[in-house]
Amino acid sequence: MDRQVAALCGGVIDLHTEADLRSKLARSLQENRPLRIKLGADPTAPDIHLGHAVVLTKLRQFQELGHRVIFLIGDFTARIGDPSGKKEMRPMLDEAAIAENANTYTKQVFKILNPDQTEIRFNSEWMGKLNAAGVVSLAANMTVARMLERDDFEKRYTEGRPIGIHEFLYPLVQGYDSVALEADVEIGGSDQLFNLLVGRELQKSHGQEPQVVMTVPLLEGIDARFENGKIVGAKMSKSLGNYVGIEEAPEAQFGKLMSISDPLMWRYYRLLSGKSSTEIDAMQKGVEEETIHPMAAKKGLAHLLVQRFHSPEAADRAQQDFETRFSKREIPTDLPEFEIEATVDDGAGLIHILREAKLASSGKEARRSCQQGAVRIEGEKITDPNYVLTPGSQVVVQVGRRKMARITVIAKS
RNA sequence: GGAGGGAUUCCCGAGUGGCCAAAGGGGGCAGGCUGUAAACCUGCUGCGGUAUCGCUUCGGAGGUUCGAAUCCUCCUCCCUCCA
Repeated sequence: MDRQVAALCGGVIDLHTEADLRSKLARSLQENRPLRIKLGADPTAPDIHLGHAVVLTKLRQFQELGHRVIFLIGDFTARIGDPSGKKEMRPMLDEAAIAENANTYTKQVFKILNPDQTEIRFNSEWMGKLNAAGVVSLAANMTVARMLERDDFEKRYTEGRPIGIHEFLYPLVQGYDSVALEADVEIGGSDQLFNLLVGRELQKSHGQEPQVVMTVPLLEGIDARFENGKIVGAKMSKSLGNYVGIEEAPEAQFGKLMSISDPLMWRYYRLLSGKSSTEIDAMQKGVEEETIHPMAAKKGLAHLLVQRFHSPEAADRAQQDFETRFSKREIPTDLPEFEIEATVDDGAGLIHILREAKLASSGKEARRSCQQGAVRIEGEKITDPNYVLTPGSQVVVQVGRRKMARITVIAKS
């Protein structure tokens, strides 16, 4: 029992309350009834990445202890269109789009969760039935003072920045979901703490036992840096481009993970690897004492994660690709291939080729790269932007260390 | 409802008639060093097949002017203060 609690609380930021968790676990064991662990998800962004994986990994731990995950898709909320990020004027999604998103979403989620122990629900099921009177009586469970306890609301309030009334409604809707689902535990990112706690209150006022609330940290993106003993960086998100998607190619995932800064690696280990903290501590100590090379530790992390999202074989291949490409600086075997038609009689110019093969986004950029000595053809540095490849040439063209392609020049038609 | 402030390139932010494709910083890319880590040094960073040239860009549409990111008019959006 203590071991279970310790494992489940690893990497958790907030826990309300440990006593509740213990009594629920104890009863679950006694009655042989799995706990219902809720996770709310927004179906607007169907691509899931390592940031989402943190909370999913935690849920997976619950499943391994025999509990049941309720994966709640906030389709009702999405249909209304959360206006808080009004910069982009988020479009209201229609039912078909939501269903499709939900589909791709769940498919990805099952790379981490066990489908047999997962229930997928949609909150339109009960929210759609809640009329105006229902909403008002729901709102009656909450006071403005209580709402203003939420950090970001309080901050905005004191700074005189606007708070929409509807923003008060979202935590209530989310909390009501917990009532409808009779959740035993709800997990979310640490920014969700307030919303999750509202769930507790609403359950109490509906005569239910309040859910246990757990929050996990928001994972920093792969571009996070280490300054003054702290990891500094925005959270992982698709829009910032600092993410590793769980559906990305093994090589891409491996490469991205290898590029994270050393201190960040430990963070990823702790939040995503599923390894025990004693094991990770030992490894970290090994690196500090220089008995383990940091790069080896990082390869271990990358391999582990690629393996989880793809397969052991894919992870091996990704690692090999990484090593030939970057450690040995050899040309890997599987390169993107392009056939490029000559533009003038004696062949195709280098600038043209770089652009066609997507090795440069514009002619200007191609020229620049070339003049800076980044371009190699068959391993030989080419600094003349006017270099021409004759028809029939089959060569490997590289721009910098990362971009390369196999090019065949065909005669002008 | 009233008063005022603002919108500049990927981001922040200078620029109030020509010297502006637009300072500076961030980010990004490339080179050196290396472990595709960090730190550091250097170069580049709107587009056009090589460009003392051309084109597009300073919220949108018009206008003034030999010449507009800069001045005028209208419009859109954002913010602050008062009610």
